[in-house]
Amino acid sequence: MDRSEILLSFLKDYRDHYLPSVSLDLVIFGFHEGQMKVLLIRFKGSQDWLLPGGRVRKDEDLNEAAYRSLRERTGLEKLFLQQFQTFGKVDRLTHFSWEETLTKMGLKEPLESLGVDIASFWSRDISVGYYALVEYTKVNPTPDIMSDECQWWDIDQVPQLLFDHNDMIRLALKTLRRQLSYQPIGYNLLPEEFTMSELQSLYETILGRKLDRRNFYKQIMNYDVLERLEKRPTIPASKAPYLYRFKKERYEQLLNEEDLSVG
Amino acid sequence: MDRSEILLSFLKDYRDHYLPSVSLDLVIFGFHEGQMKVLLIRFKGSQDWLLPGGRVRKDEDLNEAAYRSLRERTGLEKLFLQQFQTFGKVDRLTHFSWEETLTKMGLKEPLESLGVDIASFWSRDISVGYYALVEYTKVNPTPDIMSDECQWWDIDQVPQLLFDHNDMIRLALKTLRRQLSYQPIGYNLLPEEFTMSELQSLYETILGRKLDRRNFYKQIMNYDVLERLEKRPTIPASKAPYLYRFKKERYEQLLNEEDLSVG
DNA sequence: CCAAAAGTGTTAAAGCTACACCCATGT
DNA sequence: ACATGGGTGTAGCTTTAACACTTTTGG
Repeated sequence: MDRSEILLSFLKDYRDHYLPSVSLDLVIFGFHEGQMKVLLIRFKGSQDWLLPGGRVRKDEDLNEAAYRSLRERTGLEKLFLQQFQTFGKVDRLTHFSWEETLTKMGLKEPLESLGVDIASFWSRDISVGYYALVEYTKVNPTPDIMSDECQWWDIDQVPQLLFDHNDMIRLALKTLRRQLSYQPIGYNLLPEEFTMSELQSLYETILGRKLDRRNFYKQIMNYDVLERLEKRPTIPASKAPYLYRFKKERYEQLLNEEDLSVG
Repeated sequence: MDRSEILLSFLKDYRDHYLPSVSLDLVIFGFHEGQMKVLLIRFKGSQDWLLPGGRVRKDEDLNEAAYRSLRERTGLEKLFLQQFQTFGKVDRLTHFSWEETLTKMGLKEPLESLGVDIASFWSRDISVGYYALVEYTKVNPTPDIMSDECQWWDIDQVPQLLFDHNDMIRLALKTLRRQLSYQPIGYNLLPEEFTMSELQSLYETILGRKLDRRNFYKQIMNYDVLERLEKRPTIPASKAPYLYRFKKERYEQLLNEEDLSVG
């Protein structure tokens, strides 16, 4: 199969098996060395970056599509994933053209000659925004068919992105920070067992500010969501800290109390 | 034009001018005599109730579509309207059939004979949920083309609804209550000028619990969003209360601080 | 003069913030 | 011994909750 045939079958697959008019975008947050990162892709044959996204199969739940897309970009399963807003401005994809995109993807002949009338199944997209929290070191960033590169960016060095994607990141971060105040977070971001300062550092990174060690300890223990273990790993030049782990049932309970999302 | 022709043009209009796969549902809250109400419609030729909804024109912003749908059901403009969640389970419309629905709407011949292949432009819908707050007495409930009746229901007497619409109401109410704690609400729900107890009663209705009169007064005045007028209407058998009104600029400011929705 | 609603201030409890001292370990 | 990171408690402050008496008005 030459490149155009592959594209043709890709387009037909889209038309036949995916919902038209609906897409989704992922704001994937990671944490590394005290820095908050976000995963971006570089658009095929271009210097422009944007958020990874996906589409919804006709036989697939919306949330499931988001999990699948996340898996495809990161190689990870069962992550913290949360819908935060649906974007639907008419002009949100200004400058996007299928024709041009397909050319960059390797289309040689004009589109009509392939016998696919794109306008008939694509007008414009409503996009459902999700944000995810992932463990940076476990991620294997993988470009999709429409991108050349997939990599982490420091959250405060994200360039001007295509479309409305800078807005999406801003709103995702804001929603995440608010959510942090009434939900426990960390289950999929930390190893099974972790120290209090690892957890605190995660919170500090998300919130973008320092927290008082003692107050943090009291608050988090008040949630009754952590279990302290007897193990105390030795750490160079310091007292051996306790390890903690999440009480699974309590953690789930807190999540569910605050979220009757039906995706 | 006979009924079938009207339906045909309705369907063709949907196919040609509206986004496929995307719909929206409205949880319209009203307040009357200390009761919280929600506006429901009765499905064509059926005893089943559900939320009013709408679709998005190809040339229309998502939020604009929601405003338009709200206007069509209530006759009101410029209302408080807020997106709260997008619903996308594959089976969320169980038992819904276009064929059946169109028959109830007056279709006489089988669908194929109309020359419209519904399956080609409709598979299933993702639905964007919005909630609205409206002034009960100003609303003129108007059924849409797919419903026989449109009327208010007490929030705690809502029957089993079609689809996932009971979930939607629950989640809308929960989101609204949370929002109340960091945003002023009332601008489109109360007359231009109102008394403190009217405002308090609105809050109590939304929250579903009584508030302390003195504490409420202090908190609301701390927002610095109300302006006290000199007028004091006389009320039967009681001391004349002050009238208040919202400071428009401050009210808008508080709304915008907390909402960078890009809909 | 009595019932009904409205105006207002004080006190207690809870939650959050700030802050300091001691302990274990490796160099 | 000392530098580094970890464990823990207390005091002040701010925010929220509880609560009661007085005023006006119509009947």
